[in-house]
Amino acid sequence: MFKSNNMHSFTEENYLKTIYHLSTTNSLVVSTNQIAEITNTKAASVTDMLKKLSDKKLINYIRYQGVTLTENGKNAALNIIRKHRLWEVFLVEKLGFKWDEVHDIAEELEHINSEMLINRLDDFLGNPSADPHGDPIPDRKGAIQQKKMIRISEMNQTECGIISGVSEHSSIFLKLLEKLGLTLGTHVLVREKIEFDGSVVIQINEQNDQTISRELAKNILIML
Amino acid sequence: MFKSNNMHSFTEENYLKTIYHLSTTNSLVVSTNQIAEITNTKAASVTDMLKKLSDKKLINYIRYQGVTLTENGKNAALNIIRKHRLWEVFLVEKLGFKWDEVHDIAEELEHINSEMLINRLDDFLGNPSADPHGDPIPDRKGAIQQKKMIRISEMNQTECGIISGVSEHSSIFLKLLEKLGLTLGTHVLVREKIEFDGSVVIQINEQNDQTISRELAKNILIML
DNA sequence: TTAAATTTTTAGATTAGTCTAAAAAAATTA
DNA sequence: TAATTTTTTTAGACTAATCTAAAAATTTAA
Repeated sequence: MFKSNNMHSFTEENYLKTIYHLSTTNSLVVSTNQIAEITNTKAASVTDMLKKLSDKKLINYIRYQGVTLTENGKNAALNIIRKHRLWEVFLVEKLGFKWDEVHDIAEELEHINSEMLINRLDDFLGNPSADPHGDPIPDRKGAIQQKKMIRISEMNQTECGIISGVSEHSSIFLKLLEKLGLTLGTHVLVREKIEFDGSVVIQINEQNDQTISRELAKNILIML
Repeated sequence: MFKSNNMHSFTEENYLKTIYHLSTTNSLVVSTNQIAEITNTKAASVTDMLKKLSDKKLINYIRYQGVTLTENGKNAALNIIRKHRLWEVFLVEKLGFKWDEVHDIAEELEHINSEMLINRLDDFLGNPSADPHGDPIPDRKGAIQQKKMIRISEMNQTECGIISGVSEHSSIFLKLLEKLGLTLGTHVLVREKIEFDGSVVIQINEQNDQTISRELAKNILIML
């Protein structure tokens, strides 16, 4: 009834996106089990899909070894990520959603297929360079400029910088940051690092001090 | 990998929408073949889906007789139509698309599932009452106010009114209307009806006269 | 009011994406 | 390096949505 023709299926797109994310955050070569965990499927299902993506020349797949994205696969993945992040900007900037509410909706919107749509949306939003969580938005050619950021947990005493990203996107985490006043753009100075449990005492916006757990400090990204 | 849970599938939604449209434009009871034609499938496939929709209590289905929508089915259909038309307004008003370019994209966007999203979009657009083709937009409760309009082909000589809708949505038709200056809001007065071929001489915006074919006149809707 | 034509349904098959259970390969450990 | 554990793949099956071919019901026409 409805055919996406030469495009990749919804499911194929999700696999490509997952492989991209895993290969940039973990090791370059991605394993079957890693994919199965993220996509909430079984390894056997992943193997089936890897064969299919390999046939389509979207991934380099060697049995028992793992996969990497081909140039085509990488472009496809970046395009989906571009769409996801632009829609997130739209939801927050134009429709007034909070930064912890947009992920699931963007997860659906990212599969809408129209280059014209996404480029016009990009212009409508003023060609933003990052989404509401600070993640960079690939441009229409797939170029992505990754800012160098470090986690609060990696900062030394007396160092300071601006909160510019997060490495965890769950609603529960983002809501907590909001409550603590640790949103993007906040100025942070490291007062003290507690050796015992890894928690960090930080000064927020050159005003009040606050102690945050290691778990929190690990997932907040700072631009120095 | 991705489950729409209690929602209806993409395909089920398209069937509901099709049945709604057929039952409002043609006879109240819709036949298997009518559905097959619109959805570009075979009658056998339609029968399978009708059984399924009937099991879900979305349609009243009697073998060999045809179908009508149940209350639930009608609400589901109206919700999809609401989404479709709101997205069309967004595409035209905010992203600068032409009225002949939006149908296919809205056809995808209408399946995005988030009540919050669509209600916020509605507000963002200023709660429009009609889409770019003049079709009324159901409100969040499914209420739809159908304006009484007549086709140019049904108007009498010397009658006049405002173009307020179209009954054909193909790009080729809409582009032609645009070229002829027959867009929504245009004032039309019937100068003469040519009996021989059904074409109509109309005056446009109280200025120039123009002859349009019966085919055209049949698909332009006027509010008197 | 039967015969013919049309419409609709059933039967059986196909494809994409998934699953479980078991086999095979690779990695770990003793 | 042989034994055990872990990871990955294969084999076989299931579901949703579709198809073709054939059967059944309904409508039309003679």
